[in-house]
Amino acid sequence: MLEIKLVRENLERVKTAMENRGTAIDWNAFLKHDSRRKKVLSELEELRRQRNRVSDQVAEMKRNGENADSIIEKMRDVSTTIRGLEKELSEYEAAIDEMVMTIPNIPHDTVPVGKDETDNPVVNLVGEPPSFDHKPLPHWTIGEQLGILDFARAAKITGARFPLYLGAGAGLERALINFMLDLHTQEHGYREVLPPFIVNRHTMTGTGQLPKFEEDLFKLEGLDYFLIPTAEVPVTNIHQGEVIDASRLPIAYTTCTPCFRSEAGSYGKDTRGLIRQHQFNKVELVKFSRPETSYDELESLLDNAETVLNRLELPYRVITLCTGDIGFSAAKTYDIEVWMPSQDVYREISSCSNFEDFQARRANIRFKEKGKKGTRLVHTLNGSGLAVGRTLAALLENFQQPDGSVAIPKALQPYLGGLKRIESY
RNA sequence: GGAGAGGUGGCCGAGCGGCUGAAGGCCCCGCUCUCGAAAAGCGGUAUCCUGCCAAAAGUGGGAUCGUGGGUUCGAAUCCCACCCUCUCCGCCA
Repeated sequence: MLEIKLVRENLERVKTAMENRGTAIDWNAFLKHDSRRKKVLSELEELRRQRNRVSDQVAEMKRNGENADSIIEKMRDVSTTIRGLEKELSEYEAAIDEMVMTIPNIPHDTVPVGKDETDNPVVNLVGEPPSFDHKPLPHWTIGEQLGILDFARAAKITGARFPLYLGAGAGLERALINFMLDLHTQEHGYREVLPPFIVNRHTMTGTGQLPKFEEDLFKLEGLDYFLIPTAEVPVTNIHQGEVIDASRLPIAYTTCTPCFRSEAGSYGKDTRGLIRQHQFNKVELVKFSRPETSYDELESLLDNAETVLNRLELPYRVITLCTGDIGFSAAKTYDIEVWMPSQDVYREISSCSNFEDFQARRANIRFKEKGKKGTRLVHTLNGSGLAVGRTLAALLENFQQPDGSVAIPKALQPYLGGLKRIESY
């Protein structure tokens, strides 16, 4: 959520930002509601002032044992008028609120202007795509041949876009999770958490998934609860409504949770394999930072995520999302894309964003400095460190061997009991 | 699921329908004392909206005591609904 004052006072800047994003906003309606709200508010406040004065008078008279009936009678009408204006005001406020809640964040100055993903500049290219004598197989074929992935049975159990890992596949997923969490907690200074996987509407609104993107979520029937689409939601909301002591900042959390996405509107895309699933595991990095240092924190968060790929010896590149491709709540986002040999492309495996105070305003997360007056909103950041299913897919594809087995990178071997390659079951 | 207790500022906690934006304490800030610190004393210290002002400062007004309704000239205080926390009982991995 943007600050309404900022919108009002920097309308041209906000307009430009929204144009760069390709987001259409009905500014006229916004301004109309805003000016009406102001008018009603000042009328209302004048009447309330009157009422407060008279109430004091009544109190005074009653204390002196005088009769106040005539004034009370007069105030009855004023009270009715106040009630009417209050109703009108709350209607304007609701309308404005609804609009403000659907306005996305303003991209940071360093975010390149562009219309879609084709305009995202590559900022870093790491590692060499492996060369193969044969045409590299897609990970789903490798996984099925090795007997470690079984999409047909998963479909039988639930439906399309669900995974079933077996044997060394399940072990590999678990090894990746442990490897990533150990790396972030032991070397990068994150504190491990394990949050609820189901959250309420208020929490979903705090991080920006609601009200605009309800169709992307799985909702529990009969309850106002949702399955989390990312750990960002419950972990950022850990400090919802809190005032954090400035000396504790920055706060860094890591977690691994399943993520549930309806993938509405993605019919026909990535229909095979682990790339686009309704349920997948993701290790997440979340930070709460002072505004002054949040962009440094973004760089280090990105570096922490990249370290996972470096240790796993996977080739990847980093791109900056342009204004037309950046997410609703983010002010700046880097995507890390891993090399997928079977498709001959880089695929997103991590998204690292600074939300500045956009989420903090919605979720009311502030900090206070000793000796200073008032509270300020924190900046929130998060990034995948990494999407586990996609990492597993990338491993299978990049480390596939001519004999059909898959080699295990050194960093991961201790997590698999020393296993050096996965062979057919 | 049943019974009870409770949600008040950065934190703890008091609060009779009107003199309570809210006692008292802690934290923090300033001053006094001190070579300095501690202790002690004095003073200050919530947030948001809005008018005046170019702006800051200042000053005027309004709102805010879990959330939303209601009663009333007037609600932290009374009534209703919901949310959350705690205790006991039941069930249960």
